[in-house]
Amino acid sequence: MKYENFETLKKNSDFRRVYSRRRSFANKYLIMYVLENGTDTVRLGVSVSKKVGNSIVRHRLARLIREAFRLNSGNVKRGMDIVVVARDGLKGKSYYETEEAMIYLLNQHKLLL
RNA sequence: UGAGUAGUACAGAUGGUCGCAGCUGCAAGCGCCGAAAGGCCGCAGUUGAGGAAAGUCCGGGCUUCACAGGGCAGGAUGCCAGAUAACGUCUGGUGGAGGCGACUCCAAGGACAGUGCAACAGAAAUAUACCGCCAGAUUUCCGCGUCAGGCGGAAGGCUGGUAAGGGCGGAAGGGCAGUGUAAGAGACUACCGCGCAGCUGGCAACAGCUGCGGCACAUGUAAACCCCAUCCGAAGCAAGACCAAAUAAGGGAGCGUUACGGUUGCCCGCCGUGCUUUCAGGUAGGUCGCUGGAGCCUGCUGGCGACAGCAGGAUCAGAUAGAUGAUCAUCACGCGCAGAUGUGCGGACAUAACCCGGCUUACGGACUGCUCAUAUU
RNA sequence: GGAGUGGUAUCGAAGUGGUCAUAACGAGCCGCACUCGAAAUGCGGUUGUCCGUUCCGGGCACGUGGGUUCGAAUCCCACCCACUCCG
Repeated sequence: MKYENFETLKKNSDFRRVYSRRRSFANKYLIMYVLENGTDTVRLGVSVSKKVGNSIVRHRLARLIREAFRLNSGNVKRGMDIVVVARDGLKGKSYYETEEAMIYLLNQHKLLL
């Protein structure tokens, strides 16, 4: 998938590089890892564990996270790799609650312009 | 109205706005990414999950390998007939089981081919005599009686008969009634059951009738081995094909036709080729396969039916870390509150990954036929 | 996506049709001994859940639910969960 303002993380090694920096913030719904990637683009990786739910639930959560990021991506600092992990608490929550959690974590990382 | 039973279709709709993926059309520059193969960038139109997409339990198609052949294993199915590309599926029958009924369910070949197993209990488990019943001789005791022999009864062990009764067990050598007998026993008889033969009906499973066998081979287990009949080559789209690049989809050392690999699990046979040992670390690109199919809908014909044939019509998912989402409004549906209007909440299960036919499991409300019960007419 | 393996006390595991759950064996836990004290070692005991409940006795339990069998942890079928492998 290609979006106007950002790209996506694909490889397992990319995810591991971001995790290894351990720069993360979390709340009840999401965990966010961040790493500078040395470019001028933003790359998003979404991870939903199998423990959260079945395929329907996991796809739903991934789409909500992607949508929340997309609608705020214009304001995000460039040159970052961001991995967002969905937690169990996000299950059954609406778009607005997801977006609120996303913005809160982006602020914690001081990534919003 | 309630309870039940069989089945059918559906899986909210419409419209804005912002996004994602495929396809088609137009457009585009000596454009961008890349070592190359190849890919990307604009605009418009159009399309974009399911009945189970699930579990991966069966059956096919497709692909690669193996296809000279032989033997032994191994697996699956299992009443009969049919349907089908095929099936462990489906249809119609037969037999059995359950239900008042509509209707449902059944791994339903063979235990006279052979082998094994059957704990505990029980006397005995495929063969028996513990209690009991009966007979015989005998010992002791009692009674009667006698010149003597004897007669009757009781008890004990002994020998034999018995499978009716008791008891054990899931199962005890067909059942029940009678005759018979010392007591008994298919020893004999009727009926039922079983086996065999014949006839009738049916393609058949099987059913009905008649006769014969006195029952000897006859407990259960084949989801124990097995026998019989039928079927099965192996793996799977991460199959596989092509393209591109080589400091590495490997390197070093040693040995030399012994061996290794493939061929279904094994043996023979056959085919191919270097092989053995030791040792890292990281990288694995692109295109095709990829969706039009034993498919779907409607009608007619044949068939009880599964289904088949013919005619017409529609045909628009193909991602590759993986697209169908978000939000707003209106309407419809259900529930709650208020009660003409309104308002709030809610919509099950579950996401295609090469494609079909089934099975199984998860799950929402709606409708239709039929059955039973109750009430009313 | 596809191919496989396994579920038994708290843990690791044996048992593959009978009186087999005395749940072997090992670890763990508890107690005793040894020691100034501990560790190690040795000896003994305990194992889940429900019911009645003082000792103690009984039922249910081998992932779950059915079936075959007189009898199932074991054989058959369906489902659930965990783990491994693929180029």
